Amino acid sequence: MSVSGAYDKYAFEPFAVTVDLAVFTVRAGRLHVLLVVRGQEPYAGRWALPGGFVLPEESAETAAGRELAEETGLTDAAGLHLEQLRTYSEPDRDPRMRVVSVAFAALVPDPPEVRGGSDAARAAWLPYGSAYGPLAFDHERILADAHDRVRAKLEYTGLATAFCPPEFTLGELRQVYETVWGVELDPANFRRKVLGTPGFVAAIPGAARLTGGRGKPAALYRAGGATELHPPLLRPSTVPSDPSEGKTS
Amino acid sequence: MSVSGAYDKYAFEPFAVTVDLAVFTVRAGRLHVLLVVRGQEPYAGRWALPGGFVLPEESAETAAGRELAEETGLTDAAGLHLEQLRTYSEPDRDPRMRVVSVAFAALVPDPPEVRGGSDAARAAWLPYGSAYGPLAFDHERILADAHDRVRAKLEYTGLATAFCPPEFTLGELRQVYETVWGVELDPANFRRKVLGTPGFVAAIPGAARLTGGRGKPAALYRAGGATELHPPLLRPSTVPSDPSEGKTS
DNA sequence: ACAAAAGTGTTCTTGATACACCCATGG
DNA sequence: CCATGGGTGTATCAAGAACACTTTTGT
Repeated sequence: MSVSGAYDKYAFEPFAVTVDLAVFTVRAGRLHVLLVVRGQEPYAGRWALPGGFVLPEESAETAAGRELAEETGLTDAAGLHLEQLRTYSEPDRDPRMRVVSVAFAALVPDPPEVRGGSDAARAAWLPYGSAYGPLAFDHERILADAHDRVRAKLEYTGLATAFCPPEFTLGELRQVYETVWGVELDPANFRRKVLGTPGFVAAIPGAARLTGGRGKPAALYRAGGATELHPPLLRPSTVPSDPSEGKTS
Repeated sequence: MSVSGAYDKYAFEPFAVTVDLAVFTVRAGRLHVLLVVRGQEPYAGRWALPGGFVLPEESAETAAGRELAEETGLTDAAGLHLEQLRTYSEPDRDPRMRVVSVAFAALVPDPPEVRGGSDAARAAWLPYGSAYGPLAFDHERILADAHDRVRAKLEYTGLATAFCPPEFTLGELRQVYETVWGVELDPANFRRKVLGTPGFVAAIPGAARLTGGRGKPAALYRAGGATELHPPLLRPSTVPSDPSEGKTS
């Protein structure tokens, strides 16, 4: 920011600043993403990430929260997690003009019904990786980056609770990990690991709930305050000789 | 980015987009930051992070690389590491106009002399945390965020090699960790950990060098290709009952 | 009675830690 | 010959993986 010399507001080609949101949820054992259908050119009719302009008096964070509320009806109060991913600024990423986009990753509990509000004519939860075709703009890459980030963050933060309702069972929490990572975890060891990590979850005394209809009722927990997990909950099968592992640069 | 309706380039107040760089190096067993003195108001005479405008045909990454080269003379070829940190977009962060800044963290090998080129009238390497007073704008926070990021990334990436010259000894690499983390590591165990992590470093056969003048000459290594470390090199003394630990949200 | 999921206990193996010890070099 | 840093070996301990087993529900 060492501004050199003049700072005429209109000295440079104006930049538009937008936010793009990769909103994830876990539904029916699959990871889902919130996508909208574009109404105009370019990329009319294609799926895209929800988002919109940052208004003159907003920060990118405020704009992202506003857009998320407009699309899903979720306010910040719910166990919602909204986190800046990175900024995409290639000069030609929007054919119309210079648009710099601050991307966010959001995690929401289970499936709140989509309110097709404001901007989004049609919005839908689609299974991640399903046949929604190539996304508009560079949203394909943004979504992939967000997916990588979420997978990695489950390891060393208590983020997984953001996918769960306010009160959840350890089985539900485990299913979040299994769904996002695509692996199976030992219920016994998972339980010990979670309960042994201070601040990850907090027991609700006396509460219990049936999960799948069958089986013993499970105790209920709330999200603990901890943001970082010490020690981390590492995902297994990270065999060094596995070439199918994605790298986040 | 679901642009609704019209997209007149001048429909909104123009945003200026800049990059700010937190450039770190390890010199004489201390972590140093590259800072510049501001020449004009606001914050004239105060230390600030190097940076500047993103030009119309540049991405933020390109602009950051250009600014870094202008300040330090370091080109991308060297073992340099440049990584996007996050974007700061509070409406009032610059009193003159709406400026959105994409912040980067950069790690450079040892101390290349500062070339006071272009923008930066005076630039200097200062020990991190030394008495450079409050930085201009919100750079204090950006620098703190960058510091957190670097400390965390040493754990699970091979990033530490970016602080080292192309050929380095394991003692030098260990000193990077000790300096950035502010701890002492057991040389024997550090060695085994590093060599046992595939792709972290690659031995240079037959090469050896004296380090501190004294002692046995040490074998030389190059940075391996690995970006992620499996398993991670966790920093010690992460006692759960330690309240002085910084949290990165 | 059986299936399914929660929850507890136990063994085995792996990795981290601590520290003793030898090697090579400069003063 | 001593101080210093590189490098190897090894005993000890804590954490993770695998799996047997009990408990409580629905069908």
